[in-house]
Amino acid sequence: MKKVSLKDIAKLAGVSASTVSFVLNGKADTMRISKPIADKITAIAKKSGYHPNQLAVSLRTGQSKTIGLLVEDISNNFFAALAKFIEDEANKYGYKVVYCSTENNNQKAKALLQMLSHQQVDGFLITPTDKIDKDIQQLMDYKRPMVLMDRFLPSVATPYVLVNNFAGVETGMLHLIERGYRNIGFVTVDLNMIQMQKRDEAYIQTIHKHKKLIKTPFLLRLHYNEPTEDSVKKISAFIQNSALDAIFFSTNYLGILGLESIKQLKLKMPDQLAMVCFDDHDIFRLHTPEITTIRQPIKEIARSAVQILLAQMENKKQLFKKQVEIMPQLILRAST
Amino acid sequence: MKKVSLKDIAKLAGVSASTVSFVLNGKADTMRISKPIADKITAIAKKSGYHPNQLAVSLRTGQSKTIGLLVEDISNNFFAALAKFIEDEANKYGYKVVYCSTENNNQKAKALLQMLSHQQVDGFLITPTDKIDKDIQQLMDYKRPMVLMDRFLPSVATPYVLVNNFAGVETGMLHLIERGYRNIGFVTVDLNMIQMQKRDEAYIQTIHKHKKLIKTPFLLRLHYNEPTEDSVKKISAFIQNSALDAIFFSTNYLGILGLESIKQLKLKMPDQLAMVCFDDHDIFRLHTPEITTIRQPIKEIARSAVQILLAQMENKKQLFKKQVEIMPQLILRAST
DNA sequence: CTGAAAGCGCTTACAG
DNA sequence: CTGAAAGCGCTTACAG
Repeated sequence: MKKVSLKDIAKLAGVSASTVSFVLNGKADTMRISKPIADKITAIAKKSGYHPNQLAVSLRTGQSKTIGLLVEDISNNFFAALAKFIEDEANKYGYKVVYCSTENNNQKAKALLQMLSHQQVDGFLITPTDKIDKDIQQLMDYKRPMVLMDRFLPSVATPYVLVNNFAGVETGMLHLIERGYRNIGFVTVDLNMIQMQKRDEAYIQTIHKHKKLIKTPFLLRLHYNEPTEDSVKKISAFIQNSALDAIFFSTNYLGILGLESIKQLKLKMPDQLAMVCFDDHDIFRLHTPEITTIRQPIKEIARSAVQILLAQMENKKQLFKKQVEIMPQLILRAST
Repeated sequence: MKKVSLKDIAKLAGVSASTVSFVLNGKADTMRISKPIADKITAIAKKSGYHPNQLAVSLRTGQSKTIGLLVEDISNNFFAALAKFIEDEANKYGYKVVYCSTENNNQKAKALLQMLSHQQVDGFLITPTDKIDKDIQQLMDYKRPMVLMDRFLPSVATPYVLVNNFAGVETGMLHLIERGYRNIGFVTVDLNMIQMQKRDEAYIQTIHKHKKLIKTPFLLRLHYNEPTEDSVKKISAFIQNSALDAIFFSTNYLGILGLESIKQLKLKMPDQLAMVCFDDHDIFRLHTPEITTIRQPIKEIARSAVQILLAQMENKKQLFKKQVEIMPQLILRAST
């Protein structure tokens, strides 16, 4: 009564397991199963509430129809949205998605990669941590389908999909310069990852290109895991000591911390301080004043990553080394 | 080279598959495998990077060591935090967690329940939708380990863990009344779920108990899936038409919409309007002024739910009908 | 002290 | 037109 198996159906219908399998997998025609038998089997299966045990199917076919998704932090808006879009897209092709958060912790990321691998996922979608290159390289060696997202590892040639980080910061900076801001600070984080390096680089280079207008860069680099109050204090000090008239945050959670600092300093935006943040967020839209941001086209990133992964899974021999960069978008709001 | 199986190890070590299995599962002693053989097997397994295929283990043992988690919406802060705590707690006991969002859509919830079931999860943690009682009843009939969370179904006797919704709203209301507010509006949603009904009830009853001070309740019930701009407009009209001096939102996303309305109306909190919201959220902490909320003890809910589920899984015959209610907490901030 | 065998629930060549 | 058999990768009584 509890769990009905293929065998049970076979017994009830008075046929062999193979016949049941063929019928239930829509191969009745190719296998030339007679209509009456096929119908009988279908009816019995339906009535008894039979559903194949996916574990057994996966073991037998060697395909779990599951994609393993490793994001930095699923409770972060950006990654939550990314995961959602990926799931929708994967579902279209009959794939399930299992997702996990690395929290930028190498040990955790490695363990999760192992776990997904033991669970026999068919492919990986990964936002890598900085020291995970060995593991990624190994996946590549084993020809396991995989696409990196949001960032990539310069030391390993893999397919990836990410936003053009350089262009994003550049666009935001040019906007600030155009509006007449001259003391523009940049707050970033000491994550040794390519996407952050590109953002930092874009800031420095843009300042440099406009050295006639802008004397000097002001860069504050916070620690990834430091207590939030410490970061808030450092940002406050940074704003005051450098007499900033504008501030650029390199990622959404930094921007949210920045709002705390700005609030504590009782600075009026944009009059006393302008602000731009990389990555959009509900908080920025709801804030008074609303905050100008650089928005990543999350849906496009998701779609693109899934497509490349599926292409790999279908054609294992020739792993696509496809590397995609998508342009972000400046969302103009009241803070600049 | 790619995937090493138990058999491969057995061949390499020159022993049988059973011996390898015993050693690798720490049963070398009970099975009296000789030390040298055991060591040899361990060494070979390590060197060749062997890891058991979890699909096969699950199929054979009948346990997937996986818990299926069905939440309303993983991109909602509350559920994201809940999922995170549940995962941490489950991991302690060697369980993985697969999570999915119902988005309060019955069809989707049913399909996901099916999917999890076919995937052979060992137990279910569920935030039910309103018309899913049949499916839940079926799980109960089949004695599948299960705990409902956040809400329960009055028509099905199941174990559950949730916050005392009545007490939460009552506490918030008493706080508002104490502070001298007399025209207190309540914004809720037409989800036909018990947790919302309790919150509504608490509002009405508290008003009723204080009828000497408060003339009449003002209740606005929004549609769950209506466009956000419509909701925002309705809330604005509600505030103005009823000349409210305080407003209570029955859940976090309504509160966030409310912030939009209040912003558009340019009302100063708490002078022109006080606000309380059920469920805490970063946005409320970062808002100017900060918003008073009723916070659910999410970690406790998670811990408790996992504990009850594990108890069920270990003792299938006697399903615990445990029903737990936890008290929420009033977080006083500047909006009241 | 160790191995052969059965079986978890499926799918899929192969045979007739 | 349908069935018997092998096998996916494991675990676990059973036997010796």
